[in-house]
Amino acid sequence: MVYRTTQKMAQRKEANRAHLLEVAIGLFGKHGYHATTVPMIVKASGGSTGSFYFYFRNKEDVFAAALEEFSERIAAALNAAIASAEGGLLQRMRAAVERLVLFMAENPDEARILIVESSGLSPRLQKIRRKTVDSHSRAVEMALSQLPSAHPPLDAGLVARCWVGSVYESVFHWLEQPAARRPPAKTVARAVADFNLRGAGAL
Amino acid sequence: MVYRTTQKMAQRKEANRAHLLEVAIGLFGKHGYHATTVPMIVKASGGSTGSFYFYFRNKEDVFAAALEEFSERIAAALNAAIASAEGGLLQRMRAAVERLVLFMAENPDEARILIVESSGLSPRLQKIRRKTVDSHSRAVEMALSQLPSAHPPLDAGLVARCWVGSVYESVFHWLEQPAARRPPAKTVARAVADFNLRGAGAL
Amino acid sequence: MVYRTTQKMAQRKEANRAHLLEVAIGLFGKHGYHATTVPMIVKASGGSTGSFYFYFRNKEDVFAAALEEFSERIAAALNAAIASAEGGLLQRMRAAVERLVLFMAENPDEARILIVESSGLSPRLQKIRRKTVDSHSRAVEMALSQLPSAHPPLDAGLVARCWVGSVYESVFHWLEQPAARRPPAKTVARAVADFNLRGAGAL
Amino acid sequence: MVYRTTQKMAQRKEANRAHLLEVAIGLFGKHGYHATTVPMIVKASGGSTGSFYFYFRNKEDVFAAALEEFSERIAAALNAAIASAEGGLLQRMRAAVERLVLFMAENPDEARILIVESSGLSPRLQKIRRKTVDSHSRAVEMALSQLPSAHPPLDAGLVARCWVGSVYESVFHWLEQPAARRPPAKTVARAVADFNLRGAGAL
DNA sequence: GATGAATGAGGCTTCATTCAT
DNA sequence: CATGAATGAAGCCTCATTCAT
Repeated sequence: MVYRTTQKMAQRKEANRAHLLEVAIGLFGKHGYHATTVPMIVKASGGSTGSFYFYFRNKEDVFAAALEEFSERIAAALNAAIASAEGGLLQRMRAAVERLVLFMAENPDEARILIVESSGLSPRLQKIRRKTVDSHSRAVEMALSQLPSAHPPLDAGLVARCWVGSVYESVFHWLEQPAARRPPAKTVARAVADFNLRGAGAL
Repeated sequence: MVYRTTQKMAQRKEANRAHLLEVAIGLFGKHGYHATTVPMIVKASGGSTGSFYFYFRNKEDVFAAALEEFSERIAAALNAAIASAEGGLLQRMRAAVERLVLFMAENPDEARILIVESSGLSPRLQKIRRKTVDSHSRAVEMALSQLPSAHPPLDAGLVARCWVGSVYESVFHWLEQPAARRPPAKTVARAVADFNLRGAGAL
Repeated sequence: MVYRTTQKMAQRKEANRAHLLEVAIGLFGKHGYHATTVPMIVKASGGSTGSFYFYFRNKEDVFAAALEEFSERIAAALNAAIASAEGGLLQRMRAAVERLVLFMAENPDEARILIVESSGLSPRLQKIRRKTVDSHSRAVEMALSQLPSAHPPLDAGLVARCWVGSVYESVFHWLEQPAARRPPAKTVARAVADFNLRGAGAL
Repeated sequence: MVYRTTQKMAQRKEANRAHLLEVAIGLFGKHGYHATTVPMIVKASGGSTGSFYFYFRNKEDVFAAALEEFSERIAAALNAAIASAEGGLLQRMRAAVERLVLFMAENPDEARILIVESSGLSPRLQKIRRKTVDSHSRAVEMALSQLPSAHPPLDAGLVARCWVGSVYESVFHWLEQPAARRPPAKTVARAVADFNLRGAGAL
């Protein structure tokens, strides 16, 4: 019998893959990369081992997919936030920081994956993480270069790094607290934005 | 004649433990917690499996020891730097940041262990990391509380978190670059200090 | 088309498990619990380590399975023997003892596991052993309670314990002798039954 | 310097060995052979590893010593009980059984070692255990041979085996119960003696 | 004689991945 | 395409025993 790839099949395949990915993200977010096993993902997804390896080359692959997908979604959210921000460069920068913080707060599993779990892994995974972080960093860098600063010229790269670091650590700390004791994400977002804009000499 | 543990033996024992720990730190720093195996440490140390487990309860234990030792050394360095800083609060704060950055730059393996590797680990390890990070954070918080800020009252806790995050990420990024292309640590230290002091409204 | 677990596969699986169990029983019977290692079982079974742990949670688990399975088989054999015994209570009691002895003689590995190897083990294993021994003991106790004894009232529980002990030790001793020098199991069975019935005041 | 073995030293050595042995018996009795480690014994004894291996060739050796020492003590107790028993053969037999049960009840650690822990061990240990059990068995056998039985001739060996088995299992069961719920050892001893004498046709 | 640090073989177990059905 | 049984490399750790001091 010959199988022809119908459109329906393709859709179904995509749906299965997406389901698997979603389940995996949840587990990776909750338990971390190493403590999450393929059998765990398989079981939680309701599928079979074979199925898993049909949709993903290996365990690293799902993690990479999760990371990349999150990376894209976050980039999109940032762009949207920046584009729709009213006002000048300053407002756009603020909008970017706040959106970044909020987006992570809204997607805690993915945020944990990016911030906490994706360090210290294989070179390939490191690269993906770096790509994401760098893109955040470069966005800041670019904005800074357009900013007529009153201060002595800053190393924009370093400032961008500080900026990203402060966002990540704030979110990390926020995530670490029990949900009940967390301050509103919005408050955090604003404070972090203040800190960074001031640090960059933009306020 | 009574046989007792000689002083020489005790010294030797301590030296062996220290050697093992040092080797382990190097490997953890280079490969990360999970990719570093007990056999690797044993082989690199020139000792035997049994010897390893004579000095440490298990793999987690060496990592914890590394983390704690570094934590103490860094605290000592910070205190010394702060104490010997000339000038007012501002100078002391700057001295603290710069020393932190420099100390990490001087101890790249330990820094990697603290910043990168100690995140998604067991509760016990998490606790040690948190203790260290919190102590950094609280030091900043305390200084901020003494600062007569011109700005609207800041959430000192959050600012401290941003502060620590920017230091860690900067160092992390600095460590990630090939040694040849790294800017002088001193430069980085100063820039990070500038960013943070300004962010905290101290400049 | 939907793929489901075929009946054939299920049968195969069961057969594999049974094979593994059988091999393990042989080794446990010959070398005892501690001297039997998982690698030994794996090698003797022709399978792989992973396969072993697919069928059993751990080493203790196979032993427990062996113990339980034997316990059930022996109970079934006893019940059958008692049910098919012609005559009164006395005949049924005698049938039970004799069947117990014979069944053990016919299954020397399992008997060794129950009598010799299952003693100083983990609480879980102890519990299984106790359950089995107690069931033998209680069967005797129950029979005794129906026996209009001419003797002063006996502590039925203790008598039952003696009864079981004499059966086990007899079988143990019988098993310890080289097969060539063993008396016919039937003879032993009858002698043990005589002893116990007399001891219990039933003869 | 030349060391001469003084009498005092010999005494001291003997005392050390005895202390070690006593400690070991307690641990073997409580945890069993395999769960008792040499480090445990060493620590509990307050001595050093080297010391342990000076007094005993290896772990098996202490266990063997414990078994043998108990074997001798039990034999002595039995002989004394038999010798001092008033009355005829019957009384002496009864005295023997009761003393055996009581002696075990008074030395629960040793009893556990003999009954529970010494099965399924190395050939050497098996041999020691067998020697002890056989001696009990032969004592019974001998007595039986002098007994003008009214019953058809019994296989004295087998009866002896039953006899021993019933004693061991009774004591084992008695030891297994929490001390609070145990019946008086004397009661058990009498009941077991009754059972065995009756079983052997002596009552 | 005493001490305790050192050894290393080997046990148990996990889990990413493959492949026959 | 789906399933889940099978694989085996490799990790962590224990513990009986030795030997330098």
